[in-house]
This record gives sequence, structure tokens and C-alpha cells, in this order.
Amino acid sequence: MSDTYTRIYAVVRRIPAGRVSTYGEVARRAGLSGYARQVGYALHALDEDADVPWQRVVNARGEVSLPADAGLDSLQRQMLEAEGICFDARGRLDLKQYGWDSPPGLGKKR
DNA sequence: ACTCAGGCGCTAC
DNA sequence: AGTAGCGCCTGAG
Repeated sequence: MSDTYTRIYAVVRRIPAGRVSTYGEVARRAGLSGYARQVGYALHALDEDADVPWQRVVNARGEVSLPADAGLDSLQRQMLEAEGICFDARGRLDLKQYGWDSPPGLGKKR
């Protein structure tokens, strides 16, 4: 396992429950600014046993970008809803409200 | 609101 | 060993 993945996992593990972060933000926090794509790969190669909340990582649009054929998209959505995160009609969540660095209390307007 | 191009490293054939 | 595509981002048109 490369050191890059280790850093990514470390950052994802620090995401508090009930909140989400984006690939780019995770990469930036890991000191890997610009490696957003690698974050997705790191999470994909992640084991089920690993205590890494990969479900709390979504794309910049605030939507789950996992392939539907794998069924992981519904799984992620389910787990996030279990943490108190609500999706809108389009299947997207509000990063202004649930975003990691985004201060709570927002969510009006988008 | 959308498309296009550039960038970064990894996986899969 | 080379090529193509990816759980993407960002900025510009």
C-alpha cells in the first residue's frame, strides 16, 4: 500500500459522523492537493473490514458518484441517511449543510 | 445551467 | 511494456 493511500485513509477517518466531505477536500487536507482522483481509487480499493467511513466522501456536486450496478450507491445513501443526512429529490445532499468545513446553520439557498 | 481542457496517480486489459 | 479509462477537481468559455 502506498503512502498516498495511507494519508487519504487517515483523513477520511477524521471525518465526523453525520458530515460529509468531497474528494478534492480530502485530498487537500491530506496534503495531496490535486490528487482528487486518487482518493476515489483509494476508497474503491478499501476493504470492508477497514474502519474507514468511505460513505462520507462524495463528489463536489454533493452526490454519490458510485456505479449503480455495484449497488454501492444505494448502500452509501443508506448509511448516510442512518447518520442523519437527508438527500433531496435529485438524490443529492447539501454540502453547505453537511459539508465538513461548512459551518452548520446554513442550508437555505444552495 | 452546461461543455471543454488540463492535471494527478492507479488499475485493468 | 503500452494504452485506456477511472467512485474526480478546478477553472474558463
